[in-house]
Amino acid sequence: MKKKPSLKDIAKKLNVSPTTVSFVLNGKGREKKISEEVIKRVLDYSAMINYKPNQAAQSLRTGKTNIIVFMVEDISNYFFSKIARIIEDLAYKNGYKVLFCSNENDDKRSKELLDLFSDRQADGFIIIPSPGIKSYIKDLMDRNIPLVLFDRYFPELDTSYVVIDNEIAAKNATEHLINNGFRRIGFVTIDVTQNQMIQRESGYNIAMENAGLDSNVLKIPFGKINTQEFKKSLYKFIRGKKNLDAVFFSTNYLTQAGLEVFKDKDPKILEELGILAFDDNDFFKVFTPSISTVSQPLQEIGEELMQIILTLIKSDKTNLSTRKVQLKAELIVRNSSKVRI
Amino acid sequence: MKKKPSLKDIAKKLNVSPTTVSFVLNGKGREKKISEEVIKRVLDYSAMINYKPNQAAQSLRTGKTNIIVFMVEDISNYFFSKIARIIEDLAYKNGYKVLFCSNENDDKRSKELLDLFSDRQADGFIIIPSPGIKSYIKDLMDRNIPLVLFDRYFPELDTSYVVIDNEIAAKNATEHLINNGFRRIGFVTIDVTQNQMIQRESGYNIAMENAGLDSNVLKIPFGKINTQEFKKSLYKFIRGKKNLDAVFFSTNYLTQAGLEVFKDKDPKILEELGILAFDDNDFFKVFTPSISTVSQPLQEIGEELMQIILTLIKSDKTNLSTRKVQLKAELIVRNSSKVRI
DNA sequence: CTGAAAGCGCTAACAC
DNA sequence: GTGTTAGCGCTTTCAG
Repeated sequence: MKKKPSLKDIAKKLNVSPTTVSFVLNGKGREKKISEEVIKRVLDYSAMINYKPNQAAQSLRTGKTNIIVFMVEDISNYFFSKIARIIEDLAYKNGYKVLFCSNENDDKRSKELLDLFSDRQADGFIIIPSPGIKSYIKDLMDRNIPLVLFDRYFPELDTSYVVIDNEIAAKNATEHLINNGFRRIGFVTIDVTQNQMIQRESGYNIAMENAGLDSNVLKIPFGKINTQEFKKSLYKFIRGKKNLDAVFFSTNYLTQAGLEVFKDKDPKILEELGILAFDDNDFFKVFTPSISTVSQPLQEIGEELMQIILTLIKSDKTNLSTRKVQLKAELIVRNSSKVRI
Repeated sequence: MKKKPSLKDIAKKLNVSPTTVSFVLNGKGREKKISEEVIKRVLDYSAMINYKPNQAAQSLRTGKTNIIVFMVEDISNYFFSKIARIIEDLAYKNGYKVLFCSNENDDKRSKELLDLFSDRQADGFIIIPSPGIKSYIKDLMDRNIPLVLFDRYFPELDTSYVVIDNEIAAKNATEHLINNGFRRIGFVTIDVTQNQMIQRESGYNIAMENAGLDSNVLKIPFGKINTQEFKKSLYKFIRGKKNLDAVFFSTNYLTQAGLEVFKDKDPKILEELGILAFDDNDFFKVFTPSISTVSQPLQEIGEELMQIILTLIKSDKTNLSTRKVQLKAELIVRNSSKVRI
């Protein structure tokens, strides 16, 4: 096992100085007026021995790592893993690698993770913030660390972010149900104060109110999804005295959990109940009935995120300007929300 | 923005040498017989200023990065993202971070990615190899880089790996179909020479042969999934002159694509046809009919992978012994494979 | 018990 | 045009 060649080795071999080699390898040959002949020799030789600079040394020297941290609730969730895939492509294309981590929407975990990277271990952060890490995010900002939030953000904080028009999307979706004849529409959401959830609920409430209908909201604690308790309360919510005729789930994992409950407890519900989901999932279109959904523009979100983070990384660290992007979600109408007779 | 404190700063502040600080911070205080009092002062002060060592410097010095590369076909695929989530947890618990990348089962991409990390940029590699990177993997091994393959491996190469008993699992699953009265059973797979696919096909063939039945295999080129061409040929495969009564898909994305075709073209097929999938997916249990499947033990796979890679990383680099693990897959019987009347 | 000092591999100001 | 050199922040040998 031969030792890895270093820049110095190349210099020695070629009888030039390390500086020269460094300049050439960093494409500053012309600029520094190194002779064409030397440039060629250095390039050829480096290619021949398949020279790769030592990243650690480079990082130590330049303070850059070419690593972007991608922090989401759960990398194995459909929505997040799809975005991850898009981010990854763009990152590698731009010479960056992606470290991922799942914070489980938990503040303690988020803090630990951010702590872990809190030095110059990553050039930039793409983050889905858990509810209570505002001060941590602020801290990162104060230290001029490139960072962009997505899916949700802290209105009080001047960060860059990429989100969708949750309120409008939820309102439109609810109106779609109303237009299709549903009246006793329930809204099932997570019991958190995060702004994207608030907005979705608000959109639903506005649409209901505009139509002169009563709102029916069921809030599930984040940790209670997929528990027996959840199943019971969801069933009671639907088939209780309100006897709902449609339900709007505020996330795809709630939808999934909900569909499992219906399937399990009372499959007939699926034929009668209007169902609408927030966030698409591959299986919604093959489910029976196929599930109508508010779909986020994944590709666009990924591209905006990368563009923002790359701009921040490349810009002068001392005056980062923030960029706030709100994209439009799309209502995909399938069978679960069609007019019933 | 105050500058980040370095180890030297601490030393200066406390009037001790950097060495002492380094020893204490690395838990070698006792061992090096540093006085309790100094230890306490160093620890307290470091904690107070929230000192974080510079990773780049540490890496440069020690040659360790505390990074594990996790390379799969596609991080947004259900199976891979679930494993990723498990790996992630174990990695962070052990002080490692995870860099992920998707090779799309493409050799060129795999090579580029491995090249990118080919130096000491990662302490270890967890890899789903694309078909033609055997020589690259061999190269990593020759350089004594900790590495473990999973899902598939190269029998000719003495690498560590974690796989499941594909042949047995496929055989059992096929026998289950046969026992439930299906006779004209088709096998839909990807047209590759990777050993896990070969084994699954072989398991199917063995079961069919044992039962005195004819094999019917449809091979789809990897890139053709979800094309119009695929839909046609799948439909023809099922409803052609063979008029199959059951179908066994060799991966979850094939199953998904297949179900979409049936749903689209001829939903009645779903009521008649026996269906079996390889690799579970959350939606199989809520699909109508619920899909029987060969399920891989995700948690166990993740744990084995991490245990192996950590052992390799920690062991003496000069004599890495390999560990080959074959886990048992589980047949989950649902409605799609039940006895028909 | 603690400190001095070398050096990991690279970059870039400065010298010639 | 090219070379010398001083670190980046840390670990660790060796000296005392």
